[in-house]
Parts: sequence; structure tokens; C-alpha cells
Amino acid sequence: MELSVAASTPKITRNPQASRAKILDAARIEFVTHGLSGGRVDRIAEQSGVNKNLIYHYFGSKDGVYLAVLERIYADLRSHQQDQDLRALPPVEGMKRLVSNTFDHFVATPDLIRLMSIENIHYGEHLKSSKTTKSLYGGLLDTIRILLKRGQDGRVFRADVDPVDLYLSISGLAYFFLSNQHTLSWLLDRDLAARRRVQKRRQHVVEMVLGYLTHTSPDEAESADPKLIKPEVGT
Amino acid sequence: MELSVAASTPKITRNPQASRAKILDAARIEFVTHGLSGGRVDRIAEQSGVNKNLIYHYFGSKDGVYLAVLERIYADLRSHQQDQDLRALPPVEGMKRLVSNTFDHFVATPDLIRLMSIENIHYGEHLKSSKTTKSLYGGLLDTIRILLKRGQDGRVFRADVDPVDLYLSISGLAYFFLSNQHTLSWLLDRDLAARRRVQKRRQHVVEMVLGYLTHTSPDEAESADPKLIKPEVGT
Amino acid sequence: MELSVAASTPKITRNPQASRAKILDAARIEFVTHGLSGGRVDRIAEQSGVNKNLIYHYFGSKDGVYLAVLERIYADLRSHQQDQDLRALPPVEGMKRLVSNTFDHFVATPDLIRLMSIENIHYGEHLKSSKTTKSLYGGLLDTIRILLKRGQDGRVFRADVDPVDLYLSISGLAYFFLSNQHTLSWLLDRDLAARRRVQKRRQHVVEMVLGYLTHTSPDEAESADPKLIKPEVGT
Amino acid sequence: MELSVAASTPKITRNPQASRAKILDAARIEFVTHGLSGGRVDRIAEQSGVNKNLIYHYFGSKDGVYLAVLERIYADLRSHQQDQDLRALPPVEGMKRLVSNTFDHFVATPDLIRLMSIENIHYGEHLKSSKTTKSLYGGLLDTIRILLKRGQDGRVFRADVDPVDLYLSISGLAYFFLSNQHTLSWLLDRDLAARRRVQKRRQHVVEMVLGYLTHTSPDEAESADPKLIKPEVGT
DNA sequence: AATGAATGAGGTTTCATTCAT
DNA sequence: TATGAATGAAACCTCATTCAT
Repeated sequence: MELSVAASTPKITRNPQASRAKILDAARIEFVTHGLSGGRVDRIAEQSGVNKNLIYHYFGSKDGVYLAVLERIYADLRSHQQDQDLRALPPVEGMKRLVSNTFDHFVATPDLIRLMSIENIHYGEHLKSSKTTKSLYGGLLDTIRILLKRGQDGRVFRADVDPVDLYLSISGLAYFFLSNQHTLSWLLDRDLAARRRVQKRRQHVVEMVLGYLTHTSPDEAESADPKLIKPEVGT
Repeated sequence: MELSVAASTPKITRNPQASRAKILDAARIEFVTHGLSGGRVDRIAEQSGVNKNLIYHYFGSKDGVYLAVLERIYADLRSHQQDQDLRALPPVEGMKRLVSNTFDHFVATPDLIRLMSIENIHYGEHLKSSKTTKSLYGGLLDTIRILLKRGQDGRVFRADVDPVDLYLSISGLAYFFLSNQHTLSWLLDRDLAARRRVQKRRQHVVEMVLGYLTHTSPDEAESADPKLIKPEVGT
Repeated sequence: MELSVAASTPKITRNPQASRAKILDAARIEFVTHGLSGGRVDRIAEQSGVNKNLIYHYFGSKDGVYLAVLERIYADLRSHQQDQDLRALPPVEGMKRLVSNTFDHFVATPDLIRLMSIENIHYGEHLKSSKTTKSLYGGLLDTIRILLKRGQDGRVFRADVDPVDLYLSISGLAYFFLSNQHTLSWLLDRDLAARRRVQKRRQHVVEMVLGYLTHTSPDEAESADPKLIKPEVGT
Repeated sequence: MELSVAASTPKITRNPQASRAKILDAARIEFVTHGLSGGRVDRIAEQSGVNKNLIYHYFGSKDGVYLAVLERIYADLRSHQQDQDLRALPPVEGMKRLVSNTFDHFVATPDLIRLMSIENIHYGEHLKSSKTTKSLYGGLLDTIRILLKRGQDGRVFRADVDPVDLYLSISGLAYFFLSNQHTLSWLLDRDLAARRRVQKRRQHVVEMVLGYLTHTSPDEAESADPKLIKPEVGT
């Protein structure tokens, strides 16, 4: 049938762009599901419907495919944090948005969480060889610094905030309960993936970060014992 | 030590306890370094100096060795959290200790962080098959609840704290910067493993958690917009 | 044939049909010689000249290869029994042919005997999982029934013959001295494989089966003691 | 408990005879169930409850245990055939008994059938190395010859009967449907192990053998067509 | 007589990758 | 660009056997 033109090459897509995309989609699922060491080139070929050799043609090696998957998911993350847009917002609002965006993107993209974990299991060595990813993070700390500065100038944020620590906390509060949900759900006897619990946690995280930022820092306060964090409230 | 006379045959131990231990030590290093899928039984045999078959004799399978490693590291974690001892402390002090202990144990035991990540990459399915681990977590939330209650009764802790969320935050704040240090160090251009930074982060985490706990909750405060966490500062 | 120009690389076939066939041929020899448990995939690979992995590629597992071998040898057996063609013959002639064909095929195909034994040592579980073999036996009992009926109608065959028992006897008489020839030759001090003896046995088997069929059954005869089978014929 | 005398050697049988017997019993089950190649020394040790090393102490090797099992089952067979006792019986009665005894012993001892098959799969090479078994078969053919002779002298048995062929037929008719019952039951859609069917087959086998023996041989009869075996008896 | 600990060779199977077209 | 066939190295695991007591 349908062989009028050329019967030579049957059922071939002949669309390099599409083939690449199909490979990447299948590879993402594969690596996300099984990890890097556990991921199988055979399954990627089977699931993507392309010939196994094409994978090598386009990506050179299993690690090559993995890196391509990794680069794409990091690019997606950064594009969703949209931190450039936040710089102009009122500092509290901007910071809230940064926290929520990060949290929401983590929740919406379980693949990202898993790939980040997987990459760190492998000491981040693939990411370090990426030529595209690092630059994506250039502006992030700047955004945080700008928001912090404006909030501190307006006396709504405490003074002694380290932007790196702040970012690690924003991410960590959202990351951990997702990355480790399988062990934690079992050990704590809670379904951490339940929608209601996720919503509650979202609020908790925002409160914690914003609470921290808007809290008088212990150093500023006239606390006798700087190690004892006292409730300054309601005074 | 006890080799004074003749160190003739150093190979065969003929001591099952010692052999098991050597296997477990080597296995821990192997799985921590390479993950579960990437870990090699051959290397465990080689590194532990025992015959490969002995590994199967004692642990049945690669997964069996892995589970044994996992169970031990979780047991160590719980024993270091010593949460039973904390229940009697003044609530702020007890909570501080819980945070520090968790943080310090994470920092001191990089293997734990990695094994937790690895196990979650595998959907926690090995841990779920463990007969010993879950019970270890029995008292943890109770300890948190007890400390919280006493702190709330004494009006030093805010009212609306969910113990699960609190535990997730305590752990997440310490976990993420360690578990993802390889990618983060590179992306943020900071050596997150540097001793000084770790010390700073320790303080940051304690502040954040205690600050949250001792902060007036937005519900209690007469905030007009409960979603907007306002600066109580400067009063 | 097509090697006129250059027989440069004789190793790689790049012909799946041929590779499969080479594997099956080697596997048949291997399993026939060593049994299923004793058969070695390594030897099959070596003898067939293909890469070991190709065996798994085509047949999935050692058991898979074994089943393929088994299915083929059963198909050959049935095709040689040609029982459909026998239905039209005069009943005595047809039955004689069925016996001889079975006997001759057993003698000509020692592999068949051994594989049947091997499969029964394994409780026939592989054959039961075959989707192709059972149907082959559909018509066999019918052929026997048809020949029996016509012989009985023509009063040349006795009346009370069970077709299953008849088939078991036809096969058993030919099977046992072949399947157990090694122990029997030694215990009885006879070379059961000797050509002359096989010819004699062939005649014996035909005589026994046809004698049984053409004999007046004890029930029909007015034997005083039905347990004592006497030649009461000719009355 | 019970340690008054010597607490040194716990739960040891200290009964070589009993240990040997336990090993042999377990080994018989093991080899019968899994074949020789499929049989596992570990399982024999486990099932017999003796230390694995004792097996090697008593029998030297896996093959050694197997041979011991084989020798015993052959000895049992010969003792049940009791052919010495049959020589004095009336020839028809004696022959009938030989057939029935053989059939009944095969039916009652499935292990025997399986071990015979297994040994032949291995070309009977273990049996050939047995120093005890061959002599057991010394008298068997003699018994058959004696009965035959007396039957022929009394004109109740046909003249041209080969004792070896007769024995092969007696055994083969009983052996095949048992040895191959798993494949045959499935292929023929009959439960060959059903009690009723076995009883029917017993009668069939006796009839077939005795019918053959008491039948006028084709050579003796003045049959027009020597190929057509007709009941010309009683003339 | 009997044991528990340990071994080495080899078994089946897997997997990333390359060849030839 | 794309393919089906084929490979070699190494993975996990098994098993008969021996060591030291």
C-alpha cells in the first residue's frame, strides 16, 4: 500500500526534529523513573518508537541523552521562576511570589525533583559539563538581593539575611517533603502527596519564609541571650 | 594489633560476625558512592575482602545487602535524634536541640543523606519492606507534639503549628543544601560544603525554625489580611 | 554458493533467519545431550557461532530456546505420522503403517525420544505452555478411531479396543527400548541399538499390535475363565 | 535441657546408619523431583537435616549420592519382580504374574520410573559404574526363557518368541504411559494417572502380552498373505 | 562423627554500544 | 536520515566442594 512514490524506506518519520523530541520525551520518563544507572537505552528506544541507533546518532551516548534531559528541565525551572519580573514588585509581594512559584513548580513538576536528586547522587558531574545551564542561574541571587535590599530599606525585612541561605531555605522547604515523600509518607504515616496536605504545606512554607524575613532579627533585638529567640510579638 | 606472633593467613576470617560487618561496611560505601543501580556486588566483595558468594549467603541478594545498609543508617539517625530525652527540656531549649541534633547528624553523616535520596529515587520500596525501621519513628511526632504543647501552654510557641509540617521543615532546611550541594555549589558559585558556610547555615536554620515557632501566628494577630504576613517589627 | 568473489568475513551472518536456525540446531544438540538443567547457554552460543546475547534476543531465556526446540521436534513427529493419509487405507494396512511410521520415526530421531523424556522429567510444564503443539495432536485419536471402526465393521479387528490404550501401546512398545537403551543394554547384556535387533523389534512390535487387534477379544469368546486369555478362536 | 552428660555437641544424632538413611531419603526425593543436573546438594542437606559435609563424608560427591539412590531403587525393583518364584507356576499364570508384578511395581513406585528416565538421559553411565546392580538382572531372562519353554512345550505359547523382546514389551507397555504421562495427558486430553484408567490399562497390557504369547505365530500359520496376521488358530 | 564458615568456578542474564546497509 | 542485526564486557547469582575446628 501507499508505496507509489518510493517503496524503499517504510514507515520512517524523516523528521529529525520530531525524532529528537520523541527521544527526549521518552528519555525523561525513563531516567525519572529509573535513575541514570537504572535507565535503559533499550527502553528509551522502544518507548520513543525510534531506532536505538538514532539515539546514539543524536546524543552520542546514554550520558549524552541524560544531559540533554537535564538541561531542559533546568531551563524550564528557571523560566518558571520568572525572577526578573519579580524585581519590580513590592518586596513582600515579590518574595511571596518567589516562594510560591518555586513551591508550585516543584509540585507541578515531580520530574524536576527526581532529576535533581538523581544528578546529585552522581555528584552533579553531568550538570557541571553542561554549557547552557549555569548561566541560567546568573540572575537569581541578584533578584533575591534586590528584593531583600528594597525590603530592608523599607524596614519590612530584617537586616541580616544571607541571600544564599534564603534561597536554600525557600527551595529546601519545598523540596524535601517532595523528594523524600515516599520514605516520609511511610515513616510518618501520612500521605504527603494528598492534595490537602500539599496546600497546607504551601501556606506553611510561605509563612515560614515570610515570617523569618519580617521578623526582627535576634541581633537587632535587645535580647540578653542572642541564642534564645524570643517572641517579640504583641509587645 | 593482635598480630604479634604470626600474620600468616590474613585472608580468611572464619568469624561470621566480622564477615557480615565487613560486607556491610563495604556495601555502605559502595551504595553511597554509586547508588543502588550503580552499586556493584563485585566491588563490595573486593573491598570487603570476602568471597562474593558469602554476600549472597548472608544477605540473599544485592537488594538484601542494600536493605541491611539502609536499616542500619536509619537506626543510627533515630538514635542520634534522642528525642525521648528532649521531652523533659524547656520547650524552646528542647526544640532547639531537636533542630541542631538533626542538622548536626545530617552534616556528620553524608551517607545518610545520600541513602535517603537513593531510597526515594527507588520510591521507598525497600524501606517499606523493612520490618525494623518503621517502629523507630513511632515516638518522633509525639516528642514534637509534647514540646509544642508545653511551649504553647507557656505561650512561647504559636498556636497553629502542625507537627508534621514542623518536622518536614526542620529536616528540609538541613537536608536540601546537603543533598543537592553538588549542583547548588556549582550553580550558585558557592562551596556549600565549606565549614564556615555550614556553621552559618546551622544558625540560620535554628533561627528560622525557632523564629517561626515563637512568632505570633497570623491568625492570632489582628492582621486585616491573614494572607499578608505583616512585619511586627519596630514596635 | 554466492561466495565467488571474496569470503572475507565468515563470522557475522547478518541474516536473522539463519542465525535463529543455527541457534536452534545447536540448542537441540545441547539439550538432547545434556538435558534441560544440564544444558549450557554458553555451549549453545559457542557451537552455533553466534553471540550469546543473540540467543536471549531471539528466545528470551534458556527455557525459551528449549521450548522452541521442543515445539519443532513435536511438529516433526506429527508430520511424519501422516495419520490423515492413513484413514483411507484398508484398516489393517493403515494400522500397520501407523505402527511402522511411529516406530521408524522414533528410531530415526533419537533426539525426539530424549527430548520427550527430558520434558517429562520436568513434568511437561514447558510443553503445556506451548501454544502450537497441542493442536497438532487433534486428529490423531480420530484417525485411530476411524481405522478401528472400519476394521471392526469389517470384522478384522476385535471389538473392545480403547483408542487411547492402543496409541499408548503402539508408542510404548517402540519408545521404551529406545529411551532406556543405555541401562537396558547393559543390564540385559544386549546391544539394543544394533541394526539387526532393531529390525527384529520392529517386526515384533507390528506383530504384537496387529495380533492384538485381529485377535478375538476375550469378552466376545465364550471363555469359561475370562481372566485366562486363551485362543478360543475358530469356533 | 538434656545436657547432663556433655554440653559439647548439641543436637547431634551420632548415629551413622541413621544419618546415611536420612541423606538417602532426601536425596531420592531431590533427584526424583529435579533430575540429576537439577538436583541440589544444598537441598538434600536441608531436607535431610544433616550437615552438608556429612554428605561428602559418606558419599564423596553429588554423583556418589545419586548412584546410591539409583542402586537402591533398582534393587527394590528386582526384589519385587520375584521372578524366581514364578518359574514353578503354570506358564500362563507365571507370565501373567510377571506382567502384573512389573506393571504394579511401576505404578506403585513413580520414583523408579523417573530415576530410570533420568539415568538414561545421562546415558546410563552411573549405573554402568555400579558394582551391585547388574548381577540383580542375571536371572530375569532365564525366568522368562523357562516360562516360555514350558508354555511352548505345552503348546499354549507360540513358538518364535524372543525373550528380550518379550521383556522389552512387558516393560514398555507399562513404562511409557507412566514415564510420559505429563506430556501425554495434556496432548491426548486424558488424565492418564486417574485410577480407573490405570486399572483399564493394566488389563489391556496383560491382554496384549498374553494374547501375543498365546497367538499362533504368523510363520506357523499357513496364511496366504503373511503380512496379514489372522487368527488361524484352532485348526 | 559432625559442624559452620568460606570458596572458586561458572551459570544465566543484561546492557551500552557498534556494524553493515 | 534511519535501520535491523549483532556484539563483548560485565552484571547478578548459583553450586559443588573444601577448610578449620
